[in-house]
Amino acid sequence: MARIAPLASSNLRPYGPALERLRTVGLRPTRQRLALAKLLFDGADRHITAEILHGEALRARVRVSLATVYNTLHQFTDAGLLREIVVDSERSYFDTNNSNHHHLFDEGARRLHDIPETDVRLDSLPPLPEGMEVSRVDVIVRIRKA
Amino acid sequence: MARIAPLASSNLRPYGPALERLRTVGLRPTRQRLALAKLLFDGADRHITAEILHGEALRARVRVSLATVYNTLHQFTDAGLLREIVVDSERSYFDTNNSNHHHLFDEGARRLHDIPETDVRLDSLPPLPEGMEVSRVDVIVRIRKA
DNA sequence: GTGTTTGCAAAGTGTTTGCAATTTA
DNA sequence: TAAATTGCAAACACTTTGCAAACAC
Repeated sequence: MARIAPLASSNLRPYGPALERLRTVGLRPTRQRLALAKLLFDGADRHITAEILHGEALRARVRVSLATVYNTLHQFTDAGLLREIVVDSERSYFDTNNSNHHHLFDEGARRLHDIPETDVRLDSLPPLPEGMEVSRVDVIVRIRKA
Repeated sequence: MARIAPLASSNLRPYGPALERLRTVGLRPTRQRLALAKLLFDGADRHITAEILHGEALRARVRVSLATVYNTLHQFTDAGLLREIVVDSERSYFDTNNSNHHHLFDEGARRLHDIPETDVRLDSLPPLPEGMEVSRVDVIVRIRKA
């Protein structure tokens, strides 16, 4: 039986960030997950939808189904690699920057941009119901053509 | 042909808030819109989904379809009577309080609560792209069981 | 080998739409 | 009566799921 070349070796620095990331969170580095991680994390922070990521993967000659893209985005989110940003009732956005920060949302172009956390100050919070804690504070500045 | 009693007269103070509101924004006061407006605006501020409002209408013996509830919520939103709050990718919430304020979102119960605007201070904004303006700033404090 | 992951297509969910029938003004 | 509104069911867009085939370890 023929020996198969190691997974996507031509595309991937050995132990590059994508592979490391998957190892770290305990997700098997399958061809699809590696390719998606590479698209997501190699380079600047990104705000992406499943549809867009799927398109990029296909363009990069990575055979992956949209269903797998959705599943992968959720696995990455559960693993803490991504953060889901709820700004648009039509579709889900995922942010590769999971440090604390906020967002600018262009309502026309439906595009997200980061705002440093330090640009926003929360003075106080109303009393939380008994036994509840803050899981996250999202600030969304919605912008549109003047 | 029998004379029909005036619209929902038994349920409605003449020129009550619901009717007035519809008149003000130029929406015909149909039976359905009046009933929905009454459910929405008589009483305290509310955060509601189409499904819930539809349920309440049926329980109040108002015959109205879910499609009409959706359409009406959007008409009310376009007219400035409601504000749509995007917090949950699964469903849309509408807020009867359209003054400036922010929200607490209970991720477990999927329930929204108001936060006074004064509890939040935005120090600065990043430079907006040329020709863009802020349409709205949403602050969402997500809470969960501790 | 064994358990995990994938792809596909089918099902699911919330929401919108087309159009005839009804209602409002 | 003319124009707006409604209800229904069908269509929609996005997302999830069931299961057999493919793959990682």
